[in-house]
Amino acid sequence: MKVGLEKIKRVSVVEATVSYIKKQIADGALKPGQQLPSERTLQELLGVSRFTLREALARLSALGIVEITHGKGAFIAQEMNSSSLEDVFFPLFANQSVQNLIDFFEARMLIESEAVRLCAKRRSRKDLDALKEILDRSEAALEDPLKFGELDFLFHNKVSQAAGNIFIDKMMGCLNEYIKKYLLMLSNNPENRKRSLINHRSILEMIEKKDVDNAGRITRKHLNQTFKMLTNFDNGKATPVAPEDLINLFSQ
Amino acid sequence: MKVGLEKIKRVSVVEATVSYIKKQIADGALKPGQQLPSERTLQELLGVSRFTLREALARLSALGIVEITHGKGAFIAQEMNSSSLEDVFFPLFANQSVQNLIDFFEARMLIESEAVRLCAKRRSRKDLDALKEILDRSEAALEDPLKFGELDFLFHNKVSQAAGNIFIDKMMGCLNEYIKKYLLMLSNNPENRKRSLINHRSILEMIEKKDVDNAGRITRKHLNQTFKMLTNFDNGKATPVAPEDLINLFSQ
DNA sequence: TATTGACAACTGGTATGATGAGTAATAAGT
DNA sequence: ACTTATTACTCATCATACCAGTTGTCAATA
Repeated sequence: MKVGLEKIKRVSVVEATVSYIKKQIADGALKPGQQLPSERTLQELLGVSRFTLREALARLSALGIVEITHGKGAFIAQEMNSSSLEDVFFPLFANQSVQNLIDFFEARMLIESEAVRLCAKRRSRKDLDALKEILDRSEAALEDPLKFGELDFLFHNKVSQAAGNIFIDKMMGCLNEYIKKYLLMLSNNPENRKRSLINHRSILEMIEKKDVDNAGRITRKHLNQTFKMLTNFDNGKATPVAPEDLINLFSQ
Repeated sequence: MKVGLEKIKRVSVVEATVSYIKKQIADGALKPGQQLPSERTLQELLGVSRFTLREALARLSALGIVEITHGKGAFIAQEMNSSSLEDVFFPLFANQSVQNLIDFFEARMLIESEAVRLCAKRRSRKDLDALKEILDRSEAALEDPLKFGELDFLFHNKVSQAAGNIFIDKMMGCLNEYIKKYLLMLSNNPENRKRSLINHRSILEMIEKKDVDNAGRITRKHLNQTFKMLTNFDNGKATPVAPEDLINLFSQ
């Protein structure tokens, strides 16, 4: 029995409240950093119960759109907080599969190699110094797996920040939590640490020379190497990644 | 008075509840698609009030980690729903600036050109047919700005899906809502529609030939052209959008 | 028998009021 | 002037009640 009737959409009060506040922000009525009226005030203002309002605020808070502090109030977020970024891809990691892992590394490589290109193009003197310092500290920490892993992570982080594109930086931020995990794993092997440092030095050299193409190329090579190492890493245990032909996906 | 004491971190009950459920999912105790116990049950199970539990669920729901249906229950999300993706970059758009806009287009160009490369490498016969059909329908809709805009959007969407990388696809998903808006804006100009169709045909040709490098190159050129048109950097030519309007593009 | 429709038993959604707890400005005391 | 206690805000949590959507049961009816 097909009738031309559309399904009636029920918009919950909470949803409507969320949309309303978002619209206020988008329209500029509420500016970043600005404090929202108190819950009791808003509740009355919008004509909803406090429970409803709190749920709406909880949602907005979860999305990183507003920041709530006990005793102070609710504020429009001025910049994205990384805590919410971690959760962006959480559902994808909930169902772990080989394909997911491969996709993850591939995505990371694509974005980061582009980030390096931008970094090479735009890096300031200050960025360069910061990167150099990280590598120097890495060299000093060659025998300290944990510290080296942290610095390795920091290097990649700094590069994507120095790329000077807030979206690229935030996208890398979405992947960061998981990247960190793998880097710390890898840095347990002294060979990996040595090779990683060498690769980073090459990359930095290209960034210093502002050699965009080579910076990107070497980065891809480096990440490709990293991925291969990771797949061979814990061959004592059952490794989540197996076939070599899949690994070669990263070959250009 | 510096003492070696760390600040005591008080984790709110809500936060703890969120973390607990997330951990259950990450550990595999809760699998995607599975139904959570009812609110009343969970409330007692975790020893928190229903208010608190609901706030936790609201957060998880906002992040797209669980899906809640009135009268049925709460379920672990099986895949990421795009609705939550739209909000990822919302805070960035709240702070409207020219630099933000430029960064947005740049990021989109980088990711999409890589997506096109992957698409050219891996596209199936079915993908190719789907893309062809979209372009044929575009040609038929050359005089219908709204419809053409939708199809334009669809083309880019299908390409990033055919790239066969779930992360790339989802990242594009984060930007999609905003891309759509400006595509609809551009398609008001008949010149743009014509040029867009020609560019898409070239891109599709490269995808069909599996010419990875040229597919990426042409895409960049195409997107660059589009961006210039929008920002009126293309001096002399008529621009469909004033810069002020462009910034306001994201406010609705 | 097969369909219908009222109903009960779930589920989440909303409302209210009371109380706990953090923050910051102010008043009181030294 | 400095410190401390008060106070008046804020959000955080809890308990209870009731509204509303979904689903299956089962008796009444055609």
